[in-house]
Amino acid sequence: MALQPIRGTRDILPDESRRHRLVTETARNISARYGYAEMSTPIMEVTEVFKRTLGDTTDVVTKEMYTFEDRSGGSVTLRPEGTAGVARALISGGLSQHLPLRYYYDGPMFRRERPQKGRYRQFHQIGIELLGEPGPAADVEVIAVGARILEMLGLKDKIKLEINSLGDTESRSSYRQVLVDYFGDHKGDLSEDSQTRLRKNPLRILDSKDEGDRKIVANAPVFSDSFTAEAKDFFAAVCEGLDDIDVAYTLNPRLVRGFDYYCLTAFEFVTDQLGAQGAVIAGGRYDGLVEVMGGPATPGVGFAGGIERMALLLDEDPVSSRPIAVVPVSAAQMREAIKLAESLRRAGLNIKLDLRGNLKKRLIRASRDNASVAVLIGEDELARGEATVRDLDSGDQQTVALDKLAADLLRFS
RNA sequence: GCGGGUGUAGCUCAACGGCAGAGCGCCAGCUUGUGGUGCUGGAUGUUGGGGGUUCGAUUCCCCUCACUCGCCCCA
Repeated sequence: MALQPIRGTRDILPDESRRHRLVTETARNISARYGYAEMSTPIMEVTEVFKRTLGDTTDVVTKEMYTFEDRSGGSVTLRPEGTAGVARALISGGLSQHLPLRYYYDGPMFRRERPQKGRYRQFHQIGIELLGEPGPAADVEVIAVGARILEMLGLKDKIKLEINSLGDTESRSSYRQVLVDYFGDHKGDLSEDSQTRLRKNPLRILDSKDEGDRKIVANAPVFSDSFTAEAKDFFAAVCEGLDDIDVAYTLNPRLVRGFDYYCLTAFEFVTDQLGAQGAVIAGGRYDGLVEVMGGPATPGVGFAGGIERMALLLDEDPVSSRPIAVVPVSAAQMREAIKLAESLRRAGLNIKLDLRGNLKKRLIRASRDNASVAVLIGEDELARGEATVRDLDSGDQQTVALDKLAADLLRFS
């Protein structure tokens, strides 16, 4: 059997690559407008980095990480997400001296899940992190960046924003207890999945798709009942801030986050067009994270977005720039063609030069490559110090002096 | 990890258990200094892999791999 890529990994060929690039460039540019500077952390980290931060009971940590022993004996893990690495970098680099910090990143992440549409074992995320800002304005800013990226990508109509508050640490643990008590009373009626959730992550039951569960959930106590006054005010301020800058959202009291480090604001930009994979960009506040990793207590907010998911939602292929084909009429002009191509490239033009083939084949390839113009040089042209410039869309052609060629070709780019 | 569906040419897909096909694409010619449209001709398959039933398997059965949909989880 022919060699295949590892399950859940894929080759990203040029067409798809362009889509990915459009996503990352848009995200990077929009983030930069808000002051987020690009950084990147290693793809591998010491396993502890993820184990400590994501939560020992989450599926990602218990079943989905690519963890292996390094030759020196230490346990190493391919990153399943980006935030933990940034937090680790903050600590390792002593960056907390310079708070607040705004970072943008993109790159591959790895989770050993069952592949599905928009879900791969090696997938790619963009993300931003705002560290050292405790106030609700920070949450608003981060959400705005996400909203604006999606807008710029033309995805506004396909995606809606849902937000919720998980309460501060204090509210969260009291709510958790209230919830465990409530669901404990209905344990017999819960689905099998939810019974294990009750043990591992009771908040998740709120998000269950099981119909029976939903009935029980409908009457379950909600987060806000357990909020401290501070948590309540904080969430109100976030909502108000979003209203002020016209970021539309809906409240979803059942919105929960997967990783333990989240608190207060949680948000998801969701779509119904990717089957079971609804979340396109998701994030929230994670005030306890840096401290859990052994650093100074540092508030943080951020999000991660799935590049494949955004690329899948893009309506049309991003246009790629059209090359100009340099075409020697016969093999005798090949050396001149190489020299010409080189000088045009140095003038900033996008030149396609086939390394072999006759005139006919070269022109076929030129139109296949979507070239806008073919620059033909044959014996006659060279004798006069000219080239024939053929517009491949209209078929019109004219001769142009070689020393004016670069300037003339600009009208096609 | 659990459940369902699908694997046939480069791509999209046909073929009652009986000679593996079509469209697109590709190659060549019509056209020896001119592509895209047109016409003519041509090449291409271990039917995902392995095993079984059968005189005979692309077709039926089992295993396996991959893809896909849902669950779980998540971006």
